Amino acid sequence: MKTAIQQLEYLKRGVADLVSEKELLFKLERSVKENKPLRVKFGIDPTSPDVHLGHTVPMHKLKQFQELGHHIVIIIGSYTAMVGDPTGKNTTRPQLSKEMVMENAKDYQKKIFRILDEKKTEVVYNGDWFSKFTFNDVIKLTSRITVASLLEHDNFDNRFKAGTPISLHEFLYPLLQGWDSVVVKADVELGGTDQRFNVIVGRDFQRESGQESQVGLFLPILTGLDGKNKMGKSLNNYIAMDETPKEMFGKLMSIPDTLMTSYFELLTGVSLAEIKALEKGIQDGTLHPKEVKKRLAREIVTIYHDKAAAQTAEAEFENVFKEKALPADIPECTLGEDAFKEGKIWIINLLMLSGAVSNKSEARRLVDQGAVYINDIRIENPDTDLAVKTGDIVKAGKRKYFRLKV
RNA sequence: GGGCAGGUUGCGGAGUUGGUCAAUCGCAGUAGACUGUAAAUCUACCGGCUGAAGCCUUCGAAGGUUCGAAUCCUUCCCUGCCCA
Repeated sequence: MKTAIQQLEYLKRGVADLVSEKELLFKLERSVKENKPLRVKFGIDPTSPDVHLGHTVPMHKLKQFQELGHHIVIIIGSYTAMVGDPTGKNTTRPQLSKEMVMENAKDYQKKIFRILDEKKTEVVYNGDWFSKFTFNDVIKLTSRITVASLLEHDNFDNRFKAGTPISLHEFLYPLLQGWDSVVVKADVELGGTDQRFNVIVGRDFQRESGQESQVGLFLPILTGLDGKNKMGKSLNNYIAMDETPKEMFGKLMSIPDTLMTSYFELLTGVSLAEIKALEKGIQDGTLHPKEVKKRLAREIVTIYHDKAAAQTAEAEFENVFKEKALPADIPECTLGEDAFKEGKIWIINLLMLSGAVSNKSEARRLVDQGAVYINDIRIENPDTDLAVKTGDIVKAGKRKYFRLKV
């Protein structure tokens, strides 16, 4: 077993903020001395069925806790999801139905356990206790926090100042999350840096309830593929956990260079020393950034698939983008008789039928802009009729390919 | 409950002396060039139909006034601010 100091060092990797380091060390020391694992809380809002790499950042951290022998408590926010976390939102979130939430939750769990050890993880639903809350309990809970402190919260403050609406129930969110900590007697709560306020409310609640306050361990918010915004579904700058190796690899190769270090640190198990070495290699020119990025893509694909899949994806990537060869798995597009007129098909219709575009205006645009190829021959004019045959390859834009079947 | 200000194409945000508005501009997005499917830059596109002359549906909702409305009137819905 590692000493408390060693554990602390290990756990500090990639951490953006720790409230407080001293308290964590204290808890770790006691844990070692009494041979009693820490209870590490992590809350998940099953608001959407898509789990992307941004969600996995805390999971990797939980795994590290798990490796050190600590006890993980995952709280599925079956109740809080219905409230909707206002954090980072400039508008009120839609409230989800219970059925939706439960369905998402199931899916979520499956994905979590691709990283965490299921046997060593406790999963609870906060609906279990909140559904039994009486209005009286609500009043008691809400009396523990002041309006001023809520309004200090950046997200509310910004919205308040900007004059955008804030519904009362949104104020409840931090209180619910905080109360969760009391219920599960958390020693540590993980979260993104945007969770700071909510976690601190938990600390206050615990103290007031006569418990020792949890330590807040905050991880950076993973930047999305665009290199600017938080990874998320709404901006479509994410990589989902269940994407194919090929998709994952490709998307990772398209991230801005500036993101590489943080992705290595937050999404892979590559040691800090090695990450530093890679960085240095890029700086002094001994390593090409592209090679380093490939390494990153391999590492990540390996986590969610396996080594062989990562290799295949890489080979495929090189093949398609370096050698300009065709991808291995091109979706097939079957054309019926009625698609043809006098043995020919209008290019615009072809693009529509293949599903490359959703309307004809878009199809015209693509052709006009020189993005459309049939068998490596660029189609310049949207007015083109083609006599195509089975096996012909249609390319629309950078990554849409179709193999025709007549 | 009262007073005031607003709701415009993904977002931000012009446009309200009625026609020249499918609607300025910025961001995002798509495509092309350049590259390492990086960044930066340049260019084009960016409601839909139309094998492009034209047409159709859009400016919170529903009505109305007009030859004609995002722009005027009425009612309703929604939001913020101020006052109670």
